[in-house]
Amino acid sequence: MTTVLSSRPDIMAILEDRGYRSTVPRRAIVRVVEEMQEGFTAEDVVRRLPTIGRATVFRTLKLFLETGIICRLNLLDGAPRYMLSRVEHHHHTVCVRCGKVGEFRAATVERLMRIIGADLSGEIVGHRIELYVVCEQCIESGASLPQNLHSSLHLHS
Amino acid sequence: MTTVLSSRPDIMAILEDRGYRSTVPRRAIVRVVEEMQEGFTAEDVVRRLPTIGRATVFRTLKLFLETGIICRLNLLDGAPRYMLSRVEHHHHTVCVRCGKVGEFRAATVERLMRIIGADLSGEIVGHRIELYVVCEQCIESGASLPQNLHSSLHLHS
DNA sequence: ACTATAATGAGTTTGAGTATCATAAAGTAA
DNA sequence: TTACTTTATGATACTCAAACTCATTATAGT
Repeated sequence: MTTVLSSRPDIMAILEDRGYRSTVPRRAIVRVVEEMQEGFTAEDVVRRLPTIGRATVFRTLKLFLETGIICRLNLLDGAPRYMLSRVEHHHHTVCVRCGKVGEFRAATVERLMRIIGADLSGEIVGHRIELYVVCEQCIESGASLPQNLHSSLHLHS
Repeated sequence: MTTVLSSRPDIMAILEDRGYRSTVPRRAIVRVVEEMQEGFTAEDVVRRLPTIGRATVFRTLKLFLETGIICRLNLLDGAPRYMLSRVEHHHHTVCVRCGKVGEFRAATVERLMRIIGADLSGEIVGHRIELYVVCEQCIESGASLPQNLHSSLHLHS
């Protein structure tokens, strides 16, 4: 019941290395975040830990975010979702039908950044790329595209 | 006082073509949006038009968004910003120091999407790319990077 | 065990946006 | 112009995510 045989890094160890304390709420949140599906909300965590203060959950998620333990992405409408970070640098796909979150890696992205950076005044310090997709399952289930996929998303480009 | 010599498309005409009515509030919001700096908030518009109902401003911005007249981007912390769309497909840069929003175009981006799409199950229907930068002015003013630029942004990659 | 400090949680506040619904324009047609 | 149909508006209340405040509590280190 206490076995945790995971290839994942020990999140609490990372935090402690940075001088953060190992507390009961933080350990609980770590556990929940590890168990949670990709693309969970802060509210999901709050709901699963009713004894832990709302503020603490938000603070802790923010801490995880700053530490790179979790990452954040935005749904089409801007609604935030969280997921455990993989070690490797990656980006996310979001199915515009079912909301399922995936991830991808592309060396090309990094090259692209360098190319664009050369043309840009100022210095690139980071980037965020989100790909909106219709996932295989949704294609198979014959689902049509939702309305209001507005042009600012550069659809079908 | 009534001269509007702009190379911009006539926004109200676009809306009317789509069957939307030309109303006093909408015309006012069009004017404000055209005058506004890039990267304004909905609240900015509300403040500049105190006689126009809050709900109307939000409704109208949403309408503009769906029509592609304005586009939306997220600041580092996820806070939404709006800006007039250019006709051409482009993406945005956000200065992590001063918050200034810029834009860029890169043909490479489109090629990239095609490359990634080939490797991906499902179908790409849109994408969003935000580049976080320190703009030239901020570099010149010797400003240091803000803290909390967390790793989920893939900084310096 | 003691203590300095960091973390917590209850509650309040903000920011962004939505829902409701009665009232007020716009567009259309006579 | 008037009447009529429909769309749009605005006041208000509400929701949801997240931040802030601050008194209380837990933690790590001695």
